[in-house]
Amino acid sequence: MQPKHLKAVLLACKDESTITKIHAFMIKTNLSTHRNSVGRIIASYARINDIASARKVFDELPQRGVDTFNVMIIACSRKESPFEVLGLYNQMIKESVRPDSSTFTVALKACVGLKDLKLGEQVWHKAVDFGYENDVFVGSSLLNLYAKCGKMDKAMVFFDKMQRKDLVCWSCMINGFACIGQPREAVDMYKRMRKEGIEEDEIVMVGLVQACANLGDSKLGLSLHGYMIRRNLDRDVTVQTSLVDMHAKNGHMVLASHVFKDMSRKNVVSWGALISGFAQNGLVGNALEFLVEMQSCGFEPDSVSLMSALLACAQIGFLKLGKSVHGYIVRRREFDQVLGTAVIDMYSKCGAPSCARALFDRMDSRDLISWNVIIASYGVHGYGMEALSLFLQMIETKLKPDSCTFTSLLSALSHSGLVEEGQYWFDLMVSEYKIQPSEKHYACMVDLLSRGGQVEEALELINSMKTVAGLAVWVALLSGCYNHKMLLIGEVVAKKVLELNPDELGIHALVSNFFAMEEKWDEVAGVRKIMKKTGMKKVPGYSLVEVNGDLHAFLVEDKSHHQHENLKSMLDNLYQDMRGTRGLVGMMMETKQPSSSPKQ
DNA sequence: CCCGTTGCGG
Repeated sequence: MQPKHLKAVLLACKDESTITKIHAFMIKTNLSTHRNSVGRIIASYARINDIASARKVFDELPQRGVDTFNVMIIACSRKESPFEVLGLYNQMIKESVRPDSSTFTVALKACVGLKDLKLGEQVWHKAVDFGYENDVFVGSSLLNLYAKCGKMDKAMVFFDKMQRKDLVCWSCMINGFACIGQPREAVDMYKRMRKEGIEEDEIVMVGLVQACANLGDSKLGLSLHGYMIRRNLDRDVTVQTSLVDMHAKNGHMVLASHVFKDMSRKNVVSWGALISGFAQNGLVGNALEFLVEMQSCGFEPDSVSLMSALLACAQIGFLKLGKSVHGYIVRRREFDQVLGTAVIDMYSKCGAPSCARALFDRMDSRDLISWNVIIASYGVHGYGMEALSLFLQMIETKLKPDSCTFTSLLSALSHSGLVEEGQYWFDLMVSEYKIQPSEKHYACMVDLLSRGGQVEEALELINSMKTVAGLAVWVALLSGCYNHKMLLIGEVVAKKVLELNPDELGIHALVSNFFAMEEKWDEVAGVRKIMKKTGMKKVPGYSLVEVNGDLHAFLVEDKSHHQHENLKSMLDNLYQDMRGTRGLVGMMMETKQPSSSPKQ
């Protein structure tokens, strides 16, 4: 057999035993001494994914040239074994085998996999030593390393120094900027590329679409999509998935669904993009509907779709479905740190804090996020002391509380009226944990103080702020002034709030209520006028009640429920009972009769 | 001289 025939024979091999037989034959006929013919054997093993056999042949060779090393290294790279790749690379250097462009390229890719910038730079310096400073493959791999390590400044410096740039280099830059949340720079990079007369491909477009999604400029997103259709750059699954995500992030779920329906091939990622889009836009029913639909199309939900499903359940408090998603996750053994925390959050938001706690206690390991979630859970359910106790347990472990932890803690303490504790931990957050208080922290503190009637102290805190107090802070103060009938300060604060042009109906309602308390009817009319003029979204008040896993929605003034009359009379009875109880408590507390004209 | 080696989605 001729060596050139060997290649064809080996390419046809589908199983390990045939390759082994050919290998034995080669040794018997002395063919194995032919230049890199053993490399072909190794490559064949690698092709059928039998890395162990490939490695065995490789290790048994008396001496190995660069080509043999490369075959082995590339096989390991495909198998995503960065440690093995770098081990082989080091072995090459030790055995004084001269690496080439492919070796350095693959070694750098391994460093990207390990997110090891330092090691990557060492590999790069070696590549320079061996004369590959101007190699596009090595260069683009270094760019990719910088991009994946978030070092776009370094990438930019190197990129500008590159003598030759291929499309991959541009793509690394555009994608890199998009990934680290600098969409403007990504778009600028793309414009520069086009100016230099370079044609884009689908992969470049993915980065650009991502950048567009993060810009939140829905007009730009639409024109980009249009351009892609004209240039026929929208026919790839990955591109289409990124388009689904972009339209979803811009709030265009109709468009996102349209792109999705138009896809000739779908996979779990594209389903995940659609479902997460629905969940994040609050279209909970659609999210859950497509989670089911995805399964009937033969795709098992993965962690992303399950996260979206949990988010959807949490948003509407659909405990029963949340539980079944939890069960599904456990059965599929998908339960990990991230999903576990999402399940805990779901139980908390569905009004089952004890389930959340039980799960938290049973977790194998707890990271900062899981602690933050459980502390917030106690906070929103009004258990300030328990939140504080958990916080203390948390700092007993090695974990350092972050800005979010303190937001949850301070808000928990505020809602339970634990003023002193709140002040203590706020001070410690700054002095001990070196966390700069954010607008949210100040808003919590102002709420804490003014809720307890210490409006002047709250005002003092605002004056001590290094940054300019924003809307959230002033609204918290106004709410305190309203509840404690602090007319003088409140009036100034109310005007301040209006100056900041809030776009929420609730805030205007608070301002209006405050002026009404002062009996300043002109001001009340003024606020009402603003509300009407700006056409603020009136989200109808509604509540969802779950009975045996069925959801019942009740809108304001909605009488469509089939048991409306029964429910109404039941509520009337309850209301009568409540008034009776309130009257009793009222009589024990004070001699005066409780107010007899309930609102609403 | 050729080949192999680099960039993509929720």
